[in-house]
Amino acid sequence: MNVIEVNKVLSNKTRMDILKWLKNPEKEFPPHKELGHFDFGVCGQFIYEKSGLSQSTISNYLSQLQNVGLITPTRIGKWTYFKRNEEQIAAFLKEIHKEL
Amino acid sequence: MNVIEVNKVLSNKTRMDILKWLKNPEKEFPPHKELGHFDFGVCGQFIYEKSGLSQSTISNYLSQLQNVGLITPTRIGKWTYFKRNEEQIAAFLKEIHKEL
DNA sequence: TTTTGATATCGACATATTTCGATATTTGGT
DNA sequence: ACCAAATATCGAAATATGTCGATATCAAAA
Repeated sequence: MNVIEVNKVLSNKTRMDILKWLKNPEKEFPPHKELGHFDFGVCGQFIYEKSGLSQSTISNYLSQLQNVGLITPTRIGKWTYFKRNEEQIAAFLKEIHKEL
Repeated sequence: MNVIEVNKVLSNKTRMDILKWLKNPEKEFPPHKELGHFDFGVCGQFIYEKSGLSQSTISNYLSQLQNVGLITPTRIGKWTYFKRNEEQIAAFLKEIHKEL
């Protein structure tokens, strides 16, 4: 858990937005036709469509969020679902609280 | 209080270090000959000397920390002292907690 | 009032980040 | 085996950040 690295990732509005959106998938996204639930989070396609940025940019952002452990991907068939990693997010908050 | 702007400032090791150093001035810095206390924080010169970076860089960093409200400067004679703004720091932590 | 020490500002260059379009890869369906 | 949809990777251009040395400003002191 490197607070500075996480902060770097969180210092971008879109990446921050993605994390926020993933808090309330049913509110922020249409339902998953295939799965019927958001148990694994939200598929990249929906995040990309909501963002207004290019697919490659969003894919990149999702990788960055993943690299610092803030989200967890699950590939099912054609789709990759991204879910908040609440443990890591809590760990980051605790750590920045301590360091700051 | 813009969480993203603050995060940007905190995504740099030196700026983060400065904030940490200012938590314990008596531990991290030599005493202020003139003042005899750290009630207004630590003078820029000491921060610069401890950092290993150039004076202009540190002056710039201190401005950035100041611009987002994390530290408060007090000019006394030749010296400018920089002190953590605990209220703002607490407000930031609260806000990032809420947003994240 | 000239000098000196502390801090701020400026201009420049190197590196990093943002963001894209194009292309590759993966996987399900035909 | 082929095609289409979802995702990942690559290369590039524009912008931002990190960092410096030089210079300016400001305040004390000689």
